[in-house]
Amino acid sequence: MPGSRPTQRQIAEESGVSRTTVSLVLNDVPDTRISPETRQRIIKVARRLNYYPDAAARTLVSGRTHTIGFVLCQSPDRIFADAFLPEVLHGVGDAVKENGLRVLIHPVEDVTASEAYIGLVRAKYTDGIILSGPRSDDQQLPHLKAEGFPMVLLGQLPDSGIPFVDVDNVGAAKQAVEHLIGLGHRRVGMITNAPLEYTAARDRLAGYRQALEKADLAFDESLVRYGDFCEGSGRVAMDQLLDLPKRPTAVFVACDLVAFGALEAIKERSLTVPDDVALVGFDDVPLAHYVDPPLTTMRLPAYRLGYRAATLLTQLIGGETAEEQGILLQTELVVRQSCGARANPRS
Amino acid sequence: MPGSRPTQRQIAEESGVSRTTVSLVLNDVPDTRISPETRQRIIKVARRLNYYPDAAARTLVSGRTHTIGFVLCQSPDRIFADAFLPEVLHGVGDAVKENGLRVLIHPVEDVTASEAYIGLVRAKYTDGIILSGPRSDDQQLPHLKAEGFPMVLLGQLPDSGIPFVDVDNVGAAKQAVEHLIGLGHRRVGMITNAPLEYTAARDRLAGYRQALEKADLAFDESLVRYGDFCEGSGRVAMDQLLDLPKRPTAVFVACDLVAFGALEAIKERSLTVPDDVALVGFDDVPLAHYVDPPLTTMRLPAYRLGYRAATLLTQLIGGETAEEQGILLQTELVVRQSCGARANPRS
DNA sequence: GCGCGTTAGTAACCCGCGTTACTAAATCTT
DNA sequence: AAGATTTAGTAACGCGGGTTACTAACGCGC
Repeated sequence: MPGSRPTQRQIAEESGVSRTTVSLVLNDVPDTRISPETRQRIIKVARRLNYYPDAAARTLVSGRTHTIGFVLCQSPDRIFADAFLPEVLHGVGDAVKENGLRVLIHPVEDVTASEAYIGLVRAKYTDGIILSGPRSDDQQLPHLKAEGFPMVLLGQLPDSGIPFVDVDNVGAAKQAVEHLIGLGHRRVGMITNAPLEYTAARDRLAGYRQALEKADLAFDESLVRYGDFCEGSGRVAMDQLLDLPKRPTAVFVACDLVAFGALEAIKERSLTVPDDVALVGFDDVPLAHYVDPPLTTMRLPAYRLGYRAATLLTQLIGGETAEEQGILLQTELVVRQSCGARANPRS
Repeated sequence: MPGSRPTQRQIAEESGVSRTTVSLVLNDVPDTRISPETRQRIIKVARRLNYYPDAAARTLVSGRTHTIGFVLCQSPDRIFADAFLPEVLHGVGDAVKENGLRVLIHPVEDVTASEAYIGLVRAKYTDGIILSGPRSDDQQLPHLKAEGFPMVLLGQLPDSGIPFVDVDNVGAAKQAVEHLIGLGHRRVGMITNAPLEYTAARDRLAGYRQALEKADLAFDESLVRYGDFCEGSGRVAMDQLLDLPKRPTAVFVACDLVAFGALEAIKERSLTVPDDVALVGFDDVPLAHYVDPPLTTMRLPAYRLGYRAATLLTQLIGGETAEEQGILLQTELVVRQSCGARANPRS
């Protein structure tokens, strides 16, 4: 009754059976002949003592930790990543809860450090990990993959061969631009979310081109500028676009934060959105709804990203080999006022 | 060399000593006579095999998990809580990293559920927990406290006797209101962040009254309205204040989100901020910087909250009894434009 | 040559639990 | 009534590693 936690041994003593029997009963081991009375007696005692099996002991013998690691790589767009972290985490949390797992969260400031997160798996703290914001200069990743350690990337690493969950950047960008084209725009510019070293940036640019192509609009390189995650870059980029002899009537900005900068650049010239320049962003950060005018944008399915990553990882841990190489999640176009379409009344 | 992790036994065999010796050497046990040569030999082998001690085995024998739980209670102001979660988490992460610990994150949808998070401690998954957003109807909390399980609250639970880390709400509110009074306002209203059942709401109101008192201004009940975390409530509350025969010239809104609603209510009447009504918010959510005009607000030390909570918990786990009942952290007034003071140029 | 202290290392137990192989008693067959 | 089968349960091992008590070998003084 005092502070020390009860063990199977104590239950065994109090109910007058062997510890083995206790284990068999409490784990409901099939094909085991234990009389119903004994069974009930043991269960009663266990309940009375408030018994919980010791996680460490279980892990030791079973080899499974029932824990997954969530490795949080510091990305350059940290403000952005942070905005979605809670949602993603909720998704992960719900998914693992369904499977009786736990989540060990592990922020990593420098992925290239040799001890960044490998201890999590080497010391067998976790059965598998979700790597959020993977980077190609991560030295440990190839080793882990080679060892067959269960991993899922949140984001992509081209040609890594590691299962991933990500947003369908190409499709999303295409949809965004199609929306603008559908509103009648023929001169549609783009500001990327980041330099083209980033896969996501390349993909969104590709989506932009696909949309143009589909509408038989020529791709004009001068209409494309490059952001780098932050507001300031959007301001600069938009200024350049507005300085063009024939400025675009609409711009797809592949990142909300960058779009905010672009928005201010437009306002500073006393031009209006969407009449002079229509805008569509990307991410749907909470702010997007509040700026003036409210930003039309592609919503990132943050919760689903977390949820799917966790369920996929659970499958991998369970030994199922992923048939699909990765999962691309659909985004949702949130129509507000910056694009010039009649705003969705309930948004 | 294959997939299976090396154990002390393997190291022992490869270096021709007993497993005990390996353990002694690798743990640097003092007062142990092992020749330097043997010592080096063992270390070499361990390194070559890429040995990591098994976390579960260690936990089993030592009784310590080297893991703390971060229990995330779903609060009604979830949007708000979420906005700070990443920062808090980074603080926690940095603190535990310094102590070689890990963080198990555990979102809980219903704190009143009997199995909400007690398994985390009962099954000895963790050495201690940080409880974020504790609630007084939490049934498990008293039991855990009675058992002396190491816990730290992020937020307060009056009279619970559980160590906590929180914002100095009284002082912060006082400072905010003093700022407005300092700008010459004599009719200063307040909109609370939440109903007064919430400690934080009561404390901020108390700070408001203290500031008035100190400036010899009478407390006028009609100038106080009640928000409930969300924008809409701020809009309603501000509307009421503006309908007053003698409306306030400045309002302290004890929650940024609520302040946004208040801001819109003001704008809708074609009044301007700060000229007609000066505004100071509370929290400094990322948005505060972007609204028009940018909101002057009290910045919550999110990172520090997490950091201090984790270090305090570490101390408790280490057996130190906290001399202080709790820690109240200072906030910082971020002066932007909504208050009418000359804006801090670098903000 | 014998006792004594030191050096270098080891055998054995324990942590709490899962699992397999085995046993003692009861019941069923023929 | 003797063997075969079932029933109800147990002893014993192992997971990987921390820890304590003990031993074998060596050097030393007398």
